[in-house]
Amino acid sequence: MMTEDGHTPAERRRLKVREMILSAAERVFAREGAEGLSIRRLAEKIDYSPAAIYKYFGSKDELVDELKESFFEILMVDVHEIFDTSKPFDHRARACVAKYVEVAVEKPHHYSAAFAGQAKDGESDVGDPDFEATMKGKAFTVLKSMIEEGIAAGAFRADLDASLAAKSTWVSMHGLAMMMAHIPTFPALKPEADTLSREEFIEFHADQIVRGMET
Amino acid sequence: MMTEDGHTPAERRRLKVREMILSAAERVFAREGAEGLSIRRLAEKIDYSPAAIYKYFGSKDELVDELKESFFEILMVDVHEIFDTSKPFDHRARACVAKYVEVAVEKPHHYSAAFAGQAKDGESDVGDPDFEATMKGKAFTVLKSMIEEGIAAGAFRADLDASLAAKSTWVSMHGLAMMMAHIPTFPALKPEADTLSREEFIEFHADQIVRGMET
DNA sequence: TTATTTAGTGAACAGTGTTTACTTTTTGAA
DNA sequence: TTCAAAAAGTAAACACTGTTCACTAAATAA
Repeated sequence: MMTEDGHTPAERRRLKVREMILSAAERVFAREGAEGLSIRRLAEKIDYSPAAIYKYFGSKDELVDELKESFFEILMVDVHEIFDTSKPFDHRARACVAKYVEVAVEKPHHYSAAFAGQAKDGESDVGDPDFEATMKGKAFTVLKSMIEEGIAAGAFRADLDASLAAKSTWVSMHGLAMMMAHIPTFPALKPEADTLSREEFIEFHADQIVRGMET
Repeated sequence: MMTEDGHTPAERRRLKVREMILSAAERVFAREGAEGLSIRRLAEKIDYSPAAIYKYFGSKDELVDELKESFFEILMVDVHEIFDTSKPFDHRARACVAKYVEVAVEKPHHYSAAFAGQAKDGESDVGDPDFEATMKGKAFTVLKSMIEEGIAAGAFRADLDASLAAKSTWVSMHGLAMMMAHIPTFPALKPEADTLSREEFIEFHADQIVRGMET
C-alpha cells in the first residue's frame, strides 16, 4: 500500500519509534555533542540493537543532521518572535542579536555543529539553488528585511547595501555565538578583571554592530 | 645525564624524529583535519609502528595541540607584521583584519580546531591565570593597543573601552574566519547573485567593524 | 491461512586511540 | 672493550567506533 505518512497504525508506530530515537539522541547530543553520541550507547539506552537504528536513519550523520535542523528551526522561530514586536526599531534589532546568541549558547554543540560544514568540497547548504527555502535562507531574509527597515527609517546609512550588511551582521553574531559556545568564560579573558557579564557583553557587541550601520 | 635540550646527539636525533612526525601530521591535518588524521595511517606514512608515536606524544590530542599552537603562532606573527607598518592608522587596522581572516581561511582546520575548546568544564586556555603569556593573550594585547592608538589619534570614540572593543572586534573577525573557513562559497549565499569576492567582503566587514568604533 | 513485507537482531568487518609486554638498539661508565 | 642500564621501537591485544549482512520473528495484505 502507498504510505501516506502516519495514517495507518503501522506508520504511526514507526514514527513513534523514530521520535523516540531522536529524543534520546537529542539528550545525549546536547550534553556531549556528535563525538559523544555513539550509536551503540544510544541503542543500549533505548533498548534496541545498534542495527535497528539503521532501519530508521541511513547513518549517524543523517540522524545528527535532523537534530541540527530542528535546533536551527527553533533558533529561527525564537528570533522571529522578537522581531515581530511592536517596540522601537533599534531596540528590536539589538534584542534579535541578543536572542540569537543566547539560544546558540544554550546549546553550544547544536549551534557549532549546524555551522560545521566540514569545509568539504561537496554540496554546501549555503550556495544551494533554493537557498531561500532553507532555514539559513529564511534567517538571512529576516535579517536583510530588518536592515532594509532600518535604512527606510533613516536609522542606517542610505548607501548601505542591505544584503551585504545582513551578511556582515550575521558573521558578527556568529562570531559571538561561537566564542561564547566554546569558551565557557568568554567575555572574561582574564579571571580577575572584566566585570562585564555575558548579557552585558552581548549588548555591547550588538551595539557595535548596529553603530557600524548607522548614519 | 641531564637532558639539556638537543645538545647530545641522541637528543638531536630524538628531536629530529619528533619534527618528522609533526610535519607528516601537519600535512594530513591541513587537508583532512583532526578526524582525518589517524595515528595508524600516520605511523604507516612515516614507516613507524603506531605505538612508536606514543614515545614522542602522550596522545593524539597532545600532538594535534602542537599543530594548533604553531599555527596560531604563525597567525600572530603574520598579523603583527602588518601592524608594524608605517602606513596610516585606519589602513593598518583594516589590513590586520584582512590578514587575520586570510591566514585562517588558508588553513580552515587549524583555525577552527584552535578555537574548538570543546565546551568542556576543564581548563580553558582563555581564563588562564597567565593569559598574557599565551598566544591568544598576545593577540588580544596587540589588538587592544591598536584600538588604544585609534582612540588617542581621535579616530575612535573617546569613551570607548579599548579592552571591550578589542574583544568585540576579535569576535567579529572570528565570525568571518569561521564562516569562510567552513562555508566554501561564503560571501556568495546564492549561487547566481553576489558579485563580491572574498577579499571585497573581508574589506566590507572590516569597514563595518571599524565604523562601529569611530566617533 | 498463506505469502510477503517489515521490524529487529547477532555477528562480523573495518576502522579508531591506546597500553602492555617484549625485543632490539644505543648509550655511558667500569 | 665489555656490560649493565636506558631508550627506541614493535606486535599484539583491549576497548571502543560506525556500518553491513544474513537471519529470525512479527505484523500485514490477499
